[in-house]
Amino acid sequence: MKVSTRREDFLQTSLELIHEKGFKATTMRDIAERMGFDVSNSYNYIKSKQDILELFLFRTSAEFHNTMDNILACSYTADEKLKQVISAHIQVAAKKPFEVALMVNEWRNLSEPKYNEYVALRNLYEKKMAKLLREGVQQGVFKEMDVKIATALILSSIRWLYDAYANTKKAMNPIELERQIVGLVLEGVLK
Amino acid sequence: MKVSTRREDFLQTSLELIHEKGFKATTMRDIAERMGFDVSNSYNYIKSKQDILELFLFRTSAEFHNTMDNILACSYTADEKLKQVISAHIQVAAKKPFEVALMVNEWRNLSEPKYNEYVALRNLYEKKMAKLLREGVQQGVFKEMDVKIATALILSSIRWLYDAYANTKKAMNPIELERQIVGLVLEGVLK
DNA sequence: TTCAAATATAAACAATTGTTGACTTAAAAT
DNA sequence: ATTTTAAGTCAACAATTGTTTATATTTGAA
Repeated sequence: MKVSTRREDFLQTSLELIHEKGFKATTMRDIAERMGFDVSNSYNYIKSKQDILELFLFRTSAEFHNTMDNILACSYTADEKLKQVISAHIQVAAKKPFEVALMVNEWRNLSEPKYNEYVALRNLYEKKMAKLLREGVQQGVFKEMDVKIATALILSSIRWLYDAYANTKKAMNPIELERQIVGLVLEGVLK
Repeated sequence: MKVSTRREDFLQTSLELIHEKGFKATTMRDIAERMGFDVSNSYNYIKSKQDILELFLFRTSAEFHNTMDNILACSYTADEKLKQVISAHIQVAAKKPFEVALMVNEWRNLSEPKYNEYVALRNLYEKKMAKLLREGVQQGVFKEMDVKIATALILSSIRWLYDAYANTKKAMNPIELERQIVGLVLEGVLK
């Protein structure tokens, strides 16, 4: 094992710095300084600044898609599937908060060939969620609703989750977090 | 009437450009070019690039706070208040989608004295929402729940709304939008 | 020991960026 | 008619930025 831990360090440092200052505001010199070496050395680990962004964005996106695909392919009922998706989101957010923060905040900074690719992946994920909801409506387990709106709302409602773990002051209990969020999404706030 | 419409034009152009490219990626030269004049002339309308950001951010924030304060001071029940808040968010998002987009996406680009000010306003707004929810729980109209989590979830769930209006392809009906979102937040997706 | 790969430095580049100062011209108010 | 104000141009600045090239040092394997 151990495949150039130096590169991993460099990428992790990049990730944390980008989370702190934003991608555009983070300079290659910032990253190098925190690593303790000169800027030019950074280019032994990465081809360009854009590549840092691409690497994390597409890797984490693939992880979300994989999980979603597995859940969709199960024989669960739609409400069970939705719970699974929420659960998975919480787990990823808890384990890789900086990667998720990057996905939420920095994807707009991709430049043109990759930007379109990424937006397509994003739309695809939205479509998968919409399919899940439509399934539930047809099964009679979800109420009649505008699936497009519900999709946007539910995905948006779990986008903040990384924040509960990226800013380490608290370290929220994932089990309780899941219980609360599932309760709110499935049954709302009314008694 | 008519108070220097030229300045308004400049600010509106800035706003749209920032929405398209992001604040950091939008240069003063970009804005000037779209206005049809030289960069230097921009500084007859604004003191600095940061000032453009501050102006919109604090102005729109104040609008949200005002509305929230008025709703909180009413004699409505908590569930009615929550509906009012959601309704207000939709109206602002429909009328000023670019301003709202700025609030959602660009507040991190504020620099230090103003950044803290803005974060404080943000936290205050969250506290006001939490108060509304706690009220509802005490009145017995909302179920028992972790108010901190519910606050984050609800606010996050309506953050995407500007997107339904900023990208003009559709121009969604605000009445139906409100019906759907209120239904989902209050009662969830289950039948 | 030798040799190649990994790790690092130093210096410089070309481009971009926010901002300023000195002037000019057009429009409005006195 | 004169003067103030609004609107605009031109040239230049200092700083920052991503990236490259050439070169040196360290390290692990042969």
